[in-house]
Amino acid sequence: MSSVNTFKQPYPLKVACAQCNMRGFCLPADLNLDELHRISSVISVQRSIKRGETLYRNGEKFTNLYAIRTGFFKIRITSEDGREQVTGFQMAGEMIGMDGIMNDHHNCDAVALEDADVCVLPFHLVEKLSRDIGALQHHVHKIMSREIVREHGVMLLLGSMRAEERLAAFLLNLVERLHDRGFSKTEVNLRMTREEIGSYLGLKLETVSRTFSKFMEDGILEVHQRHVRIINADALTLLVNHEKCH
Amino acid sequence: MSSVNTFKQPYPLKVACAQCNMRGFCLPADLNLDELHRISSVISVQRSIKRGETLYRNGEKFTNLYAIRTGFFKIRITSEDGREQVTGFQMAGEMIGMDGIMNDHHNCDAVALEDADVCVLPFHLVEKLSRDIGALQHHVHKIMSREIVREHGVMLLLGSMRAEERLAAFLLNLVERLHDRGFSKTEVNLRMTREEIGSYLGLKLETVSRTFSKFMEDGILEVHQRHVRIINADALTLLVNHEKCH
DNA sequence: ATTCGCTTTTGATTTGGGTCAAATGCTGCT
DNA sequence: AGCAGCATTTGACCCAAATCAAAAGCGAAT
Repeated sequence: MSSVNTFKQPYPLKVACAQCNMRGFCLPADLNLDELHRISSVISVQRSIKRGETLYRNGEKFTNLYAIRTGFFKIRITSEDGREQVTGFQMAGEMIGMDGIMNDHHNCDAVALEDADVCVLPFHLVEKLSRDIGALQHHVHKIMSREIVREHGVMLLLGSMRAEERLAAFLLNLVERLHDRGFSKTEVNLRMTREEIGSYLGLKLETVSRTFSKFMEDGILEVHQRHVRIINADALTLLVNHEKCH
Repeated sequence: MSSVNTFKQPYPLKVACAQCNMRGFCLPADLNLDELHRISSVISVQRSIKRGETLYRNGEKFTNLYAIRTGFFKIRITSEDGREQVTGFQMAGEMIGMDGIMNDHHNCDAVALEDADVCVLPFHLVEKLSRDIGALQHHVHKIMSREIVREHGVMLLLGSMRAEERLAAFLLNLVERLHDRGFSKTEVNLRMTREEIGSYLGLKLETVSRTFSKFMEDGILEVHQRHVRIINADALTLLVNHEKCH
């Protein structure tokens, strides 16, 4: 729904990481109070993004990383000839924008799939502070490494899995991340369309829809529109882990 | 062919980055002599890897990044059920091992496709020195960002391109990187098998072979075994850039 | 030089997912 | 409430790439 902070947009809001319930996801665990305070002071503003709007776009100058406080984003790249590929779905507690460091410009779009609030981290300040606080430095490295590893996994999915396996892997990954944030392990309200899921998984929207239907027939899922209940998580896990029997 | 340094393996060899002809690829451009010297001192040893051997493996403790001095690697991940995916081919001047930062263990294999020499960069020293030398810090961030962006591109390839487009994109990317290193823009000696290319591109080896044959028929390539000559680079570019006409 | 491996090519056939099309269901707007 | 515009589902058909199979080429080892 709409953010209570929306009206504050023009007035940079000082945020206290110490009070933020997403802190465990954005920041290293082993910080003393002084360090926490200094890191907190780097986050000068929050930004609210309405559903459908972009946080940053391909070609824009890179200046900040963003920590998602609430909401849900898709990250997408577009090739010259208009091909579009969703490269990830990011939720509260996750960091986005690292793609821009490479050449000082973003080369993908971050689109809010629901109203969102993000913490704005000017990257030059992150670098400055990283030189003082070893734990922060290492944390930044870890976050980028995690993104590299995540993308390895997506490449495995796109390069070697069949449609059912891809959708199963997608759902399991999604509920796992939601569960880490205190949500149900068995129910999701998808924020994205079948087409966006398809783009992420390298499938057409009709195939995504058919595969959902197949999973319902098999008693693995209950699907009503974007609400998905996982009936048989083991079946999904088996699909992902056991290569097709020849 | 075989490295002249192989016999030196047991005797850590002090390397001088200042004299290294790959310096432009591994290190930031704007370093003074003192900084260059200090960075150079971090690289305590070189390692030689024979063709077919691994530099690091999934599950191994992470301690170092590696700068490839000579040779050619494939990076591959293997899922629990034995599915294998080549996530990249890396050549001289490129940095590998960043996947291990995330959880202190590597989660992919780096396999030499020809005899190789790498510079070993103990990561804790890289972090230590990064705190002193801003240019190095930013360089490390750039390298990781570049890897993230590269993988975005592979996801686009795997998620939305057809076989011919994938192979065309692969070849163009390969010769471009080789050209940056002073090699021909039109000739490549592939270091990898059709199966490895296929794994990287999400295709079966037969499809890779057939697509090479197709490109020969069309007068786009000359292919003899692993030697490829690009006759019509524009045709390859067109294939990649122009989405299939409906 | 010969043999054994592996790699590569090519052909025949199958199939999973794409494409095209139509109907139905939501949601937001006036 | 009713309408317009998406999103989703489902069906029929098609095609690009996978699969299965066999032959040929090449390289390393004896």
